[in-house]
Amino acid sequence: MAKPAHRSYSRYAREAAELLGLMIHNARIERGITVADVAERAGISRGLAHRIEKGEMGSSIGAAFEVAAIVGLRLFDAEPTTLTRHLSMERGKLTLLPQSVRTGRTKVKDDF
Amino acid sequence: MAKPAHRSYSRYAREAAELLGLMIHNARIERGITVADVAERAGISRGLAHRIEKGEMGSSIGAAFEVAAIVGLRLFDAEPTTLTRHLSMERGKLTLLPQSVRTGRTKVKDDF
DNA sequence: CTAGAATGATCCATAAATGGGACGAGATGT
DNA sequence: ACATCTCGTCCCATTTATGGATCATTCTAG
Repeated sequence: MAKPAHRSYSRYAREAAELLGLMIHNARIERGITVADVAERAGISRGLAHRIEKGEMGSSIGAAFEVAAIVGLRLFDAEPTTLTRHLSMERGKLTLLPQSVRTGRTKVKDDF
Repeated sequence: MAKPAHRSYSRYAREAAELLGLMIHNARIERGITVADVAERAGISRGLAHRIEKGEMGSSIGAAFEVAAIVGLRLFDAEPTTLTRHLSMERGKLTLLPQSVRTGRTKVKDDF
C-alpha cells in the first residue's frame, strides 16, 4: 500500500491513446481481421486486444505496438524502413545534446 | 501459473517503442527538464519515467503518453487541436465500415 | 580536480494488468 | 427462422509492472 492508486491523465494523453485505439480498430476492420485473430497473432488475449482498441491507458506499450504492427498501422507516420532511419536520427541527437540536465537550466517552460 | 511468460515482440514494435522513448528523451533534454521533474509532473516514479525513455515494452500506454505530453512531444505528428480533429475523423469512419469482421468478406487488402 | 547533481541500475512489497474463461447481444450468411 | 460468428463485457487467479529506497556511475559547473 503506498499510493491512492487512482491515476489521472491529461486530456492530450487520453486522446492520443483513444486515437491510437481507433486507428488500430479501423485498420483491422479494413483488413478484415477479427479481434481474436489479431490477439492470437500478437500473442495476447482477446480481451487485451479489445482493451487496446478502446484506448485504455493501462495496456502495455509492447502489446499495443505489436497489435498496431499486425494490422499494418504505421506509427509516427513512418514506414518500417523510415522508422529505422528515424531511430538513427534520434540516436544521433544524443551526441549533440547534453546527456544530463544540469542545474541553472534556462527556466522551466510551462507552455501547453 | 502456467505461462511461459516471456513475450516476444516484432522488430517493428520494438523499434517503435525505442523511437518513442528516444523522442521523449530528446524532447525532455531540449526543454531542460530532469527525469525526476517529469516523473513528478506525470505522477509516476522516476524509475518508470526512465524505463519509458529506454523504450521498455512493459510500461503502460497511459504513463508513456502522459510523459510525452509533458515534454511537449506531439504524437502522431499532430498538434493538440489536430489530434482532436483526427479523433473525430477516425470516429467517423466507424459509420462507414462494417461493425464486425464477418467471414470471407471483401477480401483482405494488402495495399501499402 | 572536486563537489554536487542527475542518471542508470537493482531489489522487493504490493498494486495493477493480463489471461482465460463465460455470458448475452447483435450481426451475417444460409 | 436458424445457426453461427464476432463483439463487448464481466469475473477472478496469476503474472506483471510499479513505487520507493538505495547505491554506483557519469556528467556539469565552479
